[in-house]
Amino acid sequence: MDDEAVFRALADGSRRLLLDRLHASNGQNLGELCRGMGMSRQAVAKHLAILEEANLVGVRREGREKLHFINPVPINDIAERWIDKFEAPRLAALAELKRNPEGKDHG
Amino acid sequence: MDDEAVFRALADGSRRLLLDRLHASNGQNLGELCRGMGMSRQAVAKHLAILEEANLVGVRREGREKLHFINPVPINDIAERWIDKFEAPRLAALAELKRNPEGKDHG
DNA sequence: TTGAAAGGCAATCATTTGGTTGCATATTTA
DNA sequence: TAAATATGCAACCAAATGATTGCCTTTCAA
Repeated sequence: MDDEAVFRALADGSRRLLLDRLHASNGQNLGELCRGMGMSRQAVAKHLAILEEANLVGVRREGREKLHFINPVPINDIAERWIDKFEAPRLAALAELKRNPEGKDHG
Repeated sequence: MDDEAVFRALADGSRRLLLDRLHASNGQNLGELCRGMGMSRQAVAKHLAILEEANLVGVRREGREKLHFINPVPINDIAERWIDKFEAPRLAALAELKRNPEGKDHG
């Protein structure tokens, strides 16, 4: 619903990297997500909090660990409500091409 | 190519509104785009400059006017290289549903 | 050739942002 | 229980951001 939060969350490269890493391996805890980020644990925690607030990441407390899970819904929503608005025809054509490269069910 | 610039450009609501307005009516000059934005001409010009730098807007000088045109390519690129990465299966399913609600061409 | 219209440039300013450090809390585990 | 692990909270700071104001240039029309 809140485009603003999602767009702002996606505006930062570190946060997009965090989403990438969660996409590669979902359910990581804060410590794991910190590795290789080149910044303090608190900085990473802040980025994750912003992703959480935008509902791009969900969390589950597991003992002393906080596990992070990617949530693709907001990105999808933006794709549908925002990107399709500008390029629906082209996207549809592309999707169809991928789905059915030979066009067998046309005509 | 430069995701960073595009994401940052899209992060601001005023800039998204400008894109909306260009989508509704392409080729507007600065003065037209200023109307109803509730900020100074220079502020709007800065926003447009950021959109330009992200290649989301192209311009053409026409006499003393500067005409602005929306460019959907970068948004599309992001959709393909970024959003599909997270939700290719669901998007494909959705597209297919829309295209062929009854599933008539399935085995 | 003036004057008005459209836009550009640059300095300035408050707020937000991305990051840090230090300390506190909670949960395992030895 | 004590130490180590995993995270949370809060103050602080430099830099980026969004916006303003004042003045300058270019172009069109009377």
